[in-house]
Amino acid sequence: MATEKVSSVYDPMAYPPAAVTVDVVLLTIREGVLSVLLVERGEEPFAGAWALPGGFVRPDEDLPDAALREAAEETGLAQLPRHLEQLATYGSPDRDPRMRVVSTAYVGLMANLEEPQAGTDARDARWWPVDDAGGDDGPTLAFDHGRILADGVERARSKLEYTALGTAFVAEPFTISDLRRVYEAVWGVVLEPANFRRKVIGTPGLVLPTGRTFSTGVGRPAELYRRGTAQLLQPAMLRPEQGDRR
Amino acid sequence: MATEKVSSVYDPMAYPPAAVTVDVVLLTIREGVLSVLLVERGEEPFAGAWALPGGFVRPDEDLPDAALREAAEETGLAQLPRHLEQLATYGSPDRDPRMRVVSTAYVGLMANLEEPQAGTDARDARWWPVDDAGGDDGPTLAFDHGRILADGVERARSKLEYTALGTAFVAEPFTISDLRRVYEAVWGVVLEPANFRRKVIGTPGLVLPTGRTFSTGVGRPAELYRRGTAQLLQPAMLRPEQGDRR
DNA sequence: GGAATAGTGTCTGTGAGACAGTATAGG
DNA sequence: CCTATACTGTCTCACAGACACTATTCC
Repeated sequence: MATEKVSSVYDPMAYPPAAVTVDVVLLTIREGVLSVLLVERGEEPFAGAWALPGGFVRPDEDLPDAALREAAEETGLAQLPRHLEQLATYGSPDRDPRMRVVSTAYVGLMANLEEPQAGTDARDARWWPVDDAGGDDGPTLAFDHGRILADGVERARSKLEYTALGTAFVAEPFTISDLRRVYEAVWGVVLEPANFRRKVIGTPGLVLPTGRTFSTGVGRPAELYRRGTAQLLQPAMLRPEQGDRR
Repeated sequence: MATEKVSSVYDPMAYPPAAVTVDVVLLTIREGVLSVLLVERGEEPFAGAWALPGGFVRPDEDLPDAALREAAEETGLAQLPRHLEQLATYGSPDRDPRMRVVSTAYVGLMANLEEPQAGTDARDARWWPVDDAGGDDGPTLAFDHGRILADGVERARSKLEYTALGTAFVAEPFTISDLRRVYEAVWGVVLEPANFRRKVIGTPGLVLPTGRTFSTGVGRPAELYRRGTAQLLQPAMLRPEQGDRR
């Protein structure tokens, strides 16, 4: 770590302290669209803009715990993200106009099970399609949250390639087509159902058959699966070259 | 970022400030062995143990700048790392016994061009084989630097698979065999020279021929190359399954 | 020539993509 | 029957790995 720096070891306050915060890029898929949870800011700076849920890390709190706590507090979600991982830390001196704020961002993935509610401080909270965020018809993002969101989405996209995290976006039980639509939504592409199925079924431990089937009312009923224990896809399932980034 | 949290917005000092530091996992290859730059601690805690170079982030300093500055100051290296990227942030409340320290780690890659010197505060600095660090015949690592080092090495290993970063470890001009020995050192495996060469030459823009050759005195002289402009390997060059992690 | 290292040719197996064909449901 | 969705069969191409072979140097 740190802390060498000569005499400063015994006088850390000689360095103006920075605020340490966490922000969470919480992703889900709603109606086939990759969406992110944002909260509306009620105060300056960026009053009226939308922001990633986040806040100060408490004195004896670990960073992932802070991320989970802030996401829950500010959004009213009862469900925990199925997956949470550290994304990156953003610490430009001027990223918050008020003071030096160093923020560690996390990416959370969850199935779309519930609607967010305004958090403890009563601001609005809702899901936004990630492709709208920062656009003309979508929310304006506060601070450098546009950059953080873009990094988080790219992390999710790349993680789907070589891990089993696609299953974090679906509720059990699910069909292979459900899972395929996850990949299509996150990557913004259309996949061959036949090849996708072969890949998923052929990866040991990725999905477990339940023996049950489910019919949407039209077409042949699909077999239902649960998440398996596999963590990695080997070999990876690479996204087609040009995912239609907005 | 952050900063919501009600009244705390206007009273950030209500949260005991954390020290924000950077640490650098600076990697190179010395005599065919992947090695990391460590500095010896002269003070408690962990006096006599070895640590990653690092230190406090200055008030108006960006995080990558702080990482570069600390690496240079503490090691006396004149050469900048050829590549520097953020690794992760470590913020367990008890990772430093003295106070809350949140440290953002960077990974730097460089060709082995010079020896480190003791830094501005006169402690020792040297390269250590990464497989020795934390072992019986190697240095004891301070704080959670063993974990950070392991994460940094894994980052380097995986980045070699799908980026052109292997070339960051060699000085120009270099031979294909030089580059192959980089991969063998980082991954801890032996690669087929024929297949490696085909992969490297067949990746557009990875290496540029110089037209010159170089002889070690025995065997056919090898053609010399410079780094190209390619950033990604596509398709990736996957490491053989069992890199001999120590 | 022999040894050593650099570089080429070529075969084989795996797996992704394309797409035709079959299965099972509701109109 | 038709349509729609789920699932299977199969062909082809790209490419990684294995390994035999050729090239060029020093002794």
